[in-house]
Amino acid sequence: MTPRRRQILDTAADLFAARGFHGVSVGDIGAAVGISGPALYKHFSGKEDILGQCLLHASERLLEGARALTAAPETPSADALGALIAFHTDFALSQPSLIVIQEREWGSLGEQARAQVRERQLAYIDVWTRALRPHRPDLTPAQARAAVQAAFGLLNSTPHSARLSRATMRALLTRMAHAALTS
Amino acid sequence: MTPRRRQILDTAADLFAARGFHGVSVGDIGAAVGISGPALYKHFSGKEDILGQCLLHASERLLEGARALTAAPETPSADALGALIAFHTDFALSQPSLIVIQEREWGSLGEQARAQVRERQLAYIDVWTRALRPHRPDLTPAQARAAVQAAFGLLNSTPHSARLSRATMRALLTRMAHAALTS
DNA sequence: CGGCTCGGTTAACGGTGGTTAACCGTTCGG
DNA sequence: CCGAACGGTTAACCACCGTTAACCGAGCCG
Repeated sequence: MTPRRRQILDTAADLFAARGFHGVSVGDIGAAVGISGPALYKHFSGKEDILGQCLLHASERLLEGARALTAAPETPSADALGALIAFHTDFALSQPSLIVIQEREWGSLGEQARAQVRERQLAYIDVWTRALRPHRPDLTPAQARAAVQAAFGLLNSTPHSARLSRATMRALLTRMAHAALTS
Repeated sequence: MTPRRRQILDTAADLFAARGFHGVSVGDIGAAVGISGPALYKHFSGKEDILGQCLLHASERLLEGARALTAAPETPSADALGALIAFHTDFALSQPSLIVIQEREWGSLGEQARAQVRERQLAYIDVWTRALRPHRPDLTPAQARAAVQAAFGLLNSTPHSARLSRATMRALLTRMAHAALTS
């Protein structure tokens, strides 16, 4: 991954998060990185490809991070859920644009890219539900999945407020998520 | 409000929620109601006006509902928060499209419409924070607002899952929101 | 009956967007 | 030294979108 590609993906993610995939033109993306429109085609096959790389990258980082956490020997399995909450909170606070586009723009993808992203998202949810099960044996699998998605909604609310310092926001969100999931 | 107008607003809200404001053409909206493209201009001044009416309608219903609840004599002020949670949950479960576009498409509006919507959204948040304060005197006003927005994220996650029956989802979300806010 | 309003239609216009083509300077390996 | 690969440029193409114009049939009021 050349630095130019990474720069394009980062700024494109910010633009997509701010104005939506269809609200951003390739000219906009090019201008934001200091080149102009068609030059992007030297790095990507098209606009949809740029979004696809953003989403594949984001979903892979989330899934890999969660798997690494739950497999780590220094994470006691009793606290896997707390580790996941902390991990996801940090991700959402440091990469709000990726969080936003991952939850609202995956429908703008072509069929095969969308399938790959969805697969990783479902696997990520699955890691969470497995970590939640010991705390909430009363929930059916479907209920556990819905609870996990509700927790994502809570943690992903960060781009909609963001008036607090990062440490304060982190403490508030982790506490609320923990309470919502384990009460 | 003629029935035709209401039909257009309802189907346009569904389309905007599914594909985004810029991802829907006026031809799409017209086709979805059985008329064709330019006929919409007999009912609205333009595409942006349609979105504006959707958002004004949604934000007004939320704010009016919340004010009616907290002012109602049959709602003990100690349980205003619970009443708001139940109200918002019902709204999100019955009008998911309005919830979605209200949280992600208000930036696509012109200046004056956006200002009106934002004003009502802020007033709605304010009703919530006032109801939250007695339960959480430890939170600063800014923290209370962030907590309320996190609760919105939790409750508004409904369009992203929706595999459960409405009653089950309702019970799950209200319990989680209550725990997240009052723990 | 006559004309106005209402709610449609199709045609056309201007602007914009994604994509391709053609071209060019720089760098770098043989 | 030469040529190929790289990463840019501008011009052009075509499709599509939002909007306006011109027209038209059905009801309805005077």
